[in-house]
Amino acid sequence: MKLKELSDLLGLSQTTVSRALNGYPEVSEETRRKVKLAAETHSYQPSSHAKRLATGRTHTIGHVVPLSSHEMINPHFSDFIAGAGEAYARLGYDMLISVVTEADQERVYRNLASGRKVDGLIVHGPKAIDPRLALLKSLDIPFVVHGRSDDAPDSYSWLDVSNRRSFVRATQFLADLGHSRIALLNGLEDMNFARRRRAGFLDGLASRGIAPDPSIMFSDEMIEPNGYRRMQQLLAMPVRPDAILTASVLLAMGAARAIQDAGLKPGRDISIVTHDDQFSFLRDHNAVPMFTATRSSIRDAGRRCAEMIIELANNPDRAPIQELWEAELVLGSSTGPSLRLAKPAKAL
Amino acid sequence: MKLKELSDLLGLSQTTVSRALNGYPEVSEETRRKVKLAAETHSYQPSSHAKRLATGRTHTIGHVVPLSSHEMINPHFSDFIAGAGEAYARLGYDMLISVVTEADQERVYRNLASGRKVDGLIVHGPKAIDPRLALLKSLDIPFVVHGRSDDAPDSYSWLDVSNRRSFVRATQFLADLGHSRIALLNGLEDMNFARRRRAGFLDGLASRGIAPDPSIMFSDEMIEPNGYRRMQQLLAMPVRPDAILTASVLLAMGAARAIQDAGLKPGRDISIVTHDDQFSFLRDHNAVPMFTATRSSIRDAGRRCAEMIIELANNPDRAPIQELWEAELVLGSSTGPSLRLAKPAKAL
DNA sequence: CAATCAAGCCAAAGCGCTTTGAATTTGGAT
DNA sequence: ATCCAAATTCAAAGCGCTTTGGCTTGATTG
Repeated sequence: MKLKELSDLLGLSQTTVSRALNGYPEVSEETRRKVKLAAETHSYQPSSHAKRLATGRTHTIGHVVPLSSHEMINPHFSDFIAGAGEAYARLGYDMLISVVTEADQERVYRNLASGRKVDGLIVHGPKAIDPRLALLKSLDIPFVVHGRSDDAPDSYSWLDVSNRRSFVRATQFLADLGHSRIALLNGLEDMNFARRRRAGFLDGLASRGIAPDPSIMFSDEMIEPNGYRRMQQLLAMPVRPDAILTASVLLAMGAARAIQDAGLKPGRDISIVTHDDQFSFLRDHNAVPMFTATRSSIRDAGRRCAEMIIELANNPDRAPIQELWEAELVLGSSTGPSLRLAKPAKAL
Repeated sequence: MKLKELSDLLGLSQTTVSRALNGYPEVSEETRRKVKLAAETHSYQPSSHAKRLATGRTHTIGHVVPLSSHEMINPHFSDFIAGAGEAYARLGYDMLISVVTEADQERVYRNLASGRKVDGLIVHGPKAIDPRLALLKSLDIPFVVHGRSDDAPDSYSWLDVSNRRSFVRATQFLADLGHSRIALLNGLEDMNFARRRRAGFLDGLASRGIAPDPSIMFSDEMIEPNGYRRMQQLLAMPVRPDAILTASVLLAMGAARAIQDAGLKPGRDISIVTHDDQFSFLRDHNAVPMFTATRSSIRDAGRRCAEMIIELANNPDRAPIQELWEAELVLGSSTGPSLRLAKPAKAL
């Protein structure tokens, strides 16, 4: 069923039918009602391509998802998508995803932009300084960055959590429990968020008068086995750390596994604080959280980024939108006072 | 830069330029060369919408991703996408993702099909008997099911792993280690794959003369906390199981955590075998695997499903493609002989 | 009562590409 | 030189929608 057929059926012009369906005012309510009814009963569905060609709008948002060096998709991504997808569904948008290797990125961005396949883009995983942003600005297509980059952050739209501040707080929290030898398992530090977390960690140490020790600061891809391996290394050191701050629950889980394998107990022998993106597949709504964590829902971030890009796509001349979210510091069972401080009390 | 401009520039007709670029034979090699060069230098990019409108082909594959009851996206999904996305990139296709609640599914499928937004669909998470398949058949759009459903599996294309057979093998493996009280942590049993696994589990028990005990068979969403909670329940039983078979590494990790929390050790006190979809965020290429597992890469499945749907989209009259993959049984450190059999030997 | 106006509708021109059917050129074969 | 088929090229007709500009009404106004 195409527009022409429907309009013939109704004895109206295509113009009128089109206007009736798209809510234009130059149509009598009477006619509009009839048209809508007919469209419904014959389940008329306008061809999206014809519509796109005629209007130039695609009602589609693109996500370019980089494969990491290990050829993996960041697992944070599926939750981000869940949130974004929900917003798209609600607002009548489609989501186009391109999985892309580092090398292909520029080509894909250009392609999406010049082919006008999407009304806007979400940029994932910004680097410390990210050349993609300049490219996108030059391509003249609306985009929203999940995270941000250090160069000219005022000049584009982004949504980020306050990585630095939350790692300051987490570090201070550990220090205030009496821990002084605090290890860091960070994400890859070419990523903007990881740099900020490292800076926060260092600030936190400094604020408590603790000298940083590079030999217990690591930067890896945030997957479970890396947490395990690094924790094993740490445990094998002559003076092992009494606390550890990790950038992902996956790293924390790996670390916890190593701690338990060594016959120790997280929260008693070694404290763990992690950043928690609230992976839905790890989340337990009932229990006391496994880990003390700086928490910020990546799913909510996805939802909000989607809303932002749609707002921008509809108002191209709008000023950039920037949102900085604060992470909560949530207490779990993975932290406790330093054994060094109060050995006798630990008898139970 | 549009086709008209390019053809004017070259002093050729749009027809010829279009044909030259699309590899039609009615163009001299000389001309083709010139045209391609000009297209390159002026970075001509045909409008995808115009192309789609003219050809009816979208070069886009749709994935309808259901949110589970807990409003979560199955984490298996991000790896599946990684694989599929790789194939799409290679073959010049786009991936359109709709995140959808149970209630919206039919509407979304109809919408995608009748709007001709996609050339084909991938169906995720088929139920035991899945009404979506009948719908899709009636909608006359190519689709590939990841997994399969029990009704008329010959009549459509699917890619599945041999869930039943792998769970038979896993169960027999545990039984042959001397375990006789084997628990099952299955996925939700309205899903087709979970039913098959349960059937395999029961067959495996029967083949070793073990009577099934429904009180140690569970069916939950496959997330870590569920593994933890169920294992705790099992450990609290008067006669606790000596082995456990889980349907996902996430469940296995939860179970392992509960076992360790109880001061026991997986592989020594309780054996764990799990199905392993090879989540990239848990995978460790170097180490001895954490879990003994029936293993099948969900990422490879994504890649292959993408290839299949493209093949089908290009040959609409082609017979359905069906592939049944066999899972490997891979030994890890989570299994060992039953303590009941050979207590003395366990001294080390 | 003619002039004016808004409301409601329509025909036709585009959006940028592919493809059909016809026209032109080329290159032997006669 | 002449003719015919093959090789190239082209003009124009879609693809299915939106949107511009104009045309009819019937009501309102001076």
